[in-house]
Amino acid sequence: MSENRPFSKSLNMLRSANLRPTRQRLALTKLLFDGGDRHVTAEDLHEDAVVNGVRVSLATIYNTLHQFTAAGLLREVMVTSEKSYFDTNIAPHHHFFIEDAQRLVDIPGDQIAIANLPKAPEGTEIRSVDVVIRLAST
Amino acid sequence: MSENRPFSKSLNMLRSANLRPTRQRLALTKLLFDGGDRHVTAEDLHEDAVVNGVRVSLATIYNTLHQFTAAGLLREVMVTSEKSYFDTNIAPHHHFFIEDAQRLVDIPGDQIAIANLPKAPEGTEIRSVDVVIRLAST
DNA sequence: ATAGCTGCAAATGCTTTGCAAGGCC
DNA sequence: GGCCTTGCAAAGCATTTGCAGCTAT
Repeated sequence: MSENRPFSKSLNMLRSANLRPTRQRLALTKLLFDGGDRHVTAEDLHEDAVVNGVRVSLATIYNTLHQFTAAGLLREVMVTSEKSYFDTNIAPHHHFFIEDAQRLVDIPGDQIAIANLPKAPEGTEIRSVDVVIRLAST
Repeated sequence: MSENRPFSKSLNMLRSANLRPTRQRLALTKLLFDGGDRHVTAEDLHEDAVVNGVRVSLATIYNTLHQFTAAGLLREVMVTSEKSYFDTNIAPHHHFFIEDAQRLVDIPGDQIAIANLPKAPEGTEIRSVDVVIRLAST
């Protein structure tokens, strides 16, 4: 759409998250949120940046992913103890995890319903309900 | 019950899993499976062993946890990217994760039902369905 | 000007591995 | 005896941190 102002969307995201629109954050925002939902690891995003000529250190990638998560722009998904995955789709939904390829795929939020959701133990409240369906190729 | 043959149960578990009943494995089996369901990290189990006068190296703890998981005696639960948790309850069930205390609690298997379970994508099959309800103290 | 960011390299923390010594069958 | 296990220490990885230099406002 706005090919002439390619960073305006990213700019707005950062501003409303109260994060300074630095060169790195603008570029990463663009990589993350332009074009469909993504599930990236820090390493993924770093490579993506390098390939696209964006100079960012891995440390900044980690910082940025966590800042974005804290700001509600990203959501961290726990599926492996090896790496952290960050999901650009923050709407409530669940995941398929393709074990062979170590790849995450969204399941639309309304495609799963949980019956008999147990109530949280005394003194606690539910922060999130995460469903992961692990898949193996046949 | 069988106070006079305290290791017979552990012995049988190991034999049927085709694992040599070494001193370490017998002791760890006893620690893990005597008395209720447990959710342990490698470090937890190691401390538990040390406290109980069982001499085992951390490396052996890791090896053992993975061997037991491969043998179907344990199940690994993914909740944090920081540590791996192993669950002695291998029956189908789900979990509460108390974030403040970093503690896992079982939700009985029949206490949650999932409606509209999506079918696995072409060429894959469902290996497991894991529900984690994250809790925060109020 | 200055508070906030970034990059690098070093440090951390969990987990794995290599290999010699020891234990089960 | 032979093969599986163990233990230790070193290595491996993903992630975090400290700090000097840079940048947005």
